[in-house]
Amino acid sequence: MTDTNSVVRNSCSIGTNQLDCLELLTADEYAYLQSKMVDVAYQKGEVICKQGSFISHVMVLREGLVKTYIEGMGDNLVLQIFTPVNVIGLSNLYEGNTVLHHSTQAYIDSKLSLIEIGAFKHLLRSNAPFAAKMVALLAEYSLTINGRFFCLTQKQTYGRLADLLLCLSSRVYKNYHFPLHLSRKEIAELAGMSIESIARIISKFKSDGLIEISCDQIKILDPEKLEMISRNG
Amino acid sequence: MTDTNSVVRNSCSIGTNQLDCLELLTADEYAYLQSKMVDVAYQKGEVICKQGSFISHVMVLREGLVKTYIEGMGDNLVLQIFTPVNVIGLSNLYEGNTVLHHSTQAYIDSKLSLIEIGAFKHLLRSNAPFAAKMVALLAEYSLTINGRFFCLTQKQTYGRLADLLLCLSSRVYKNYHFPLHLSRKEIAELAGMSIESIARIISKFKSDGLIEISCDQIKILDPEKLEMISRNG
DNA sequence: TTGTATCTTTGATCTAAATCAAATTAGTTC
DNA sequence: GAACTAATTTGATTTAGATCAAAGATACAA
Repeated sequence: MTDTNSVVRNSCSIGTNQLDCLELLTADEYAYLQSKMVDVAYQKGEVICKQGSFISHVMVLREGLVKTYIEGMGDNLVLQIFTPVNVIGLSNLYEGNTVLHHSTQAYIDSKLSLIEIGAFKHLLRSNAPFAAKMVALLAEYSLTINGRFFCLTQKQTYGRLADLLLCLSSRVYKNYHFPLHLSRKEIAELAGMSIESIARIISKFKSDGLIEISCDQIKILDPEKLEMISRNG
Repeated sequence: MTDTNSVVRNSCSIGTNQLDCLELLTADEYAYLQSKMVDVAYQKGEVICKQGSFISHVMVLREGLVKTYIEGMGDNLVLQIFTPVNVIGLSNLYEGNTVLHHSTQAYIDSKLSLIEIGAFKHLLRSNAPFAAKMVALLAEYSLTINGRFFCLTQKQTYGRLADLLLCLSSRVYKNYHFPLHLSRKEIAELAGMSIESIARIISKFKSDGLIEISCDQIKILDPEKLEMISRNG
């Protein structure tokens, strides 16, 4: 129950699933997959694929940190953050769709394996356990996005930022002390508010002794208090 | 491209997919499914299943109109509206999950087929085309929810309501003239704003000649103008 | 009918957070 | 190093939309 709530309320939208789907492939299928897959390295800030372009592959994040986001006229809406090892692009695989509905960008230097879309769909249609695993993955992603949806629409600024910090700590870096790879602009985009609001709230959190920031490192000092702030909106 | 944008910007989050997945089952599988499926009728307003309870089935909406929503402390967040024929509950099928992460409720009298969860998972793991179809369905649902996410977080009230009206018209009732099954409260919940704001904006739309309301029927008079309002926020 | 309760509309006020503006700080380039 | 640009912080102002409050509608039971 506690778990339900924390997941539901979480803003961070990170797939936690460790990808073990390749074990579900036969030797032949695995060889086939290998022949249809290439590894590519992207630099911090690089756009990996662009909303509106044709779908050419499904991706596996091997190293790094990336986001998927919808590009609006003004602001972008971050859908999900991905940490290794996760599959990116499953949500484009609906029938009749040929174009990407969101962009993908690297927060930090990242390595991805690109799987040719036809090959991926072929495996999906021929290997039921593999396909079932993809259903499970997609379901998990849905849950995390729904949690983020809830957070951004129902909580106010302090709660959203508290939530984001906790999420980065627990789900991305798995440590109360972690490097701040994200700029204020990126944090603002993630938390769905203005850069100025981020600066203000961070200042408040610092002066209240909830967090500490020094040389691009952030330290969560009082997770319980932050958790409370996140819960109460 | 136009399609991309309209989908991306749409608030309504309705799966448009006509369910033809049963054709993907063998005769044996179909018989098996039948033995594990029951039909149940729900009345307007009835809660079909409740967030936090154990997952016991996947559902197929046969007739009616239902919503899935996350229950918060105060407000609810509507995730999706479903029209017949669509599968409901796929997003709970991730590994290790045993409880529902959202509730389901009937907007109007509705009929659903409940498929025992174990049976559904069994089919998923044994029939690859069927599982691939479920991946496609989940992907489509993701897309619609992302569109709604975008709409509720990036547009302001006039745009959100314009969007919702267009969506009800084009995707639910498939007519510019349709019955208003939803109360102001339900519209407010869907559009993510207060009941008073809904009343005010509806009045404005009426006086501007964009819509007409009489005896629980609503008529879209100027879809182009509404479309413009939806686009511009 | 009348009374009661619920839903909807309209107006007045309030507030969270955006925007605007200016000052500081950090990072780069020459 | 200085000079310049970009990022961040802090304060002042504005605003979209919520909340509060009250008046009409609508529905329904006795």
